[in-house]
Amino acid sequence: MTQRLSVGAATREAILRRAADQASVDGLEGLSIGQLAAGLGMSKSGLFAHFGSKEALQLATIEDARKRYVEAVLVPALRAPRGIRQLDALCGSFLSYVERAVFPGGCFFAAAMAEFGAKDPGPVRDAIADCQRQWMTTLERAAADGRDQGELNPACEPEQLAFELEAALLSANWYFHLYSDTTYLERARHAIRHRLVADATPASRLALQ
Amino acid sequence: MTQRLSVGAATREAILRRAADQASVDGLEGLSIGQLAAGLGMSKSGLFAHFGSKEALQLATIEDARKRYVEAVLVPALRAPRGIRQLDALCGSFLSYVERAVFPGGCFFAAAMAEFGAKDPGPVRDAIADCQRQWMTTLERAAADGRDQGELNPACEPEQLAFELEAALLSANWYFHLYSDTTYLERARHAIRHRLVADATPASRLALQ
DNA sequence: AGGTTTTTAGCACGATCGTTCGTGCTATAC
DNA sequence: GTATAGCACGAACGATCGTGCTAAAAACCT
Repeated sequence: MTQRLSVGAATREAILRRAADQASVDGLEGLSIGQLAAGLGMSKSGLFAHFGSKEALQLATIEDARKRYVEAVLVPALRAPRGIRQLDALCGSFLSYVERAVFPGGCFFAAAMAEFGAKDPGPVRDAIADCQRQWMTTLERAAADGRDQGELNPACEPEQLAFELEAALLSANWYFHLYSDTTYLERARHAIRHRLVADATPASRLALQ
Repeated sequence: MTQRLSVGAATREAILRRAADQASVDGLEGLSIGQLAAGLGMSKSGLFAHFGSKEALQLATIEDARKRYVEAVLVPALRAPRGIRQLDALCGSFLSYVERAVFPGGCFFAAAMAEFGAKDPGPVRDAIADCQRQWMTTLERAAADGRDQGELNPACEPEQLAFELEAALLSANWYFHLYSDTTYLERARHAIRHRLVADATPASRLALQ
């Protein structure tokens, strides 16, 4: 099942898990090698040796968070049949991922996008932008599939629809954490259902349970 | 017109303006007193003396940003007649404020909410939450006015509508800055128009030009 | 079991962090 | 003309930041 890991690889995993958790709260810049090491009960230099620079640690943390995101959001949702139901499943999966606090500070990538969106370019920013692009593309493709399968209005624009769904998802994440109130998750679910129904063809509305 | 200021008050204003600008990019925690002072050509201690603590500087920065937000977003929009047109004006005003880069790193409060939304409670977090609550309430009231005036479907829920509009606004802000692409502002405008039309009574759709 | 490689700790570095303190300058009040 | 208040400066504090270097310890392989 889980692959046998060398000692180094195991601690590296532990480091990255905790790093991603902390970064979702304090940001990738707020990540401190000293605090991270102290929290794991190891020395600063011992931890540092695994990466060689803070930027490398940040990039590795992003990659680890990406894997956790795929596991928590994409994998479950991609079991749904292609098209509108998959689109719906992706949204539902994301909101569940936020609610379950897979990352303690909310969606890791939402936080990272907010943190680096306005910063000057660099490898970290690029990595964040790539992840975000990938997610948005996943939503767009599901919408396009739905349209091509006749589930969505042929005039609907997948990019526009994906943007609106993503908007509801992101804002649910922000407000849920700011006010510790699940109402906002319900608002997003409500908005998403209505938005999908609005563009769905009559026959496929039933597919949205 | 502009009030005559004492020497101290004038530099304090200059400090806060730059602090809010920088915080919109690097965050309120990323604000460094040393860098701020260097950028203003003054000494760390001279700047520090105006506030007494970093937290006090952060709180003062939030208050200054709030004033700028009121001036840039609320004042222009509140000239529109109450109800659906004011709601529309608030959204348009926000998007213009983002596009004009009133704060160089995008909406100050969006950034602050993302930064502090998951942090442990404290005066700074509370101040941010208050500002955000105030803005959301403004949107909700405009929606409620519209409903009470018969411009919006009587069954429409102001809180839900406000949430969905705010979601489009926030996401436009994030993606506009991440990709430096005004397409996302257009997506938001498009989403907002359709969302308003969807809940508008037939007679009032004309009001949305 | 022994030798090799991997992994971790210890220590120190220059820089920067928020903060404190004492001082000087400048303009107003007496 | 002298006392006072406002304002900014330079120097220094202890703490922490990211980053090197070196040696010991642990894990791995034959």
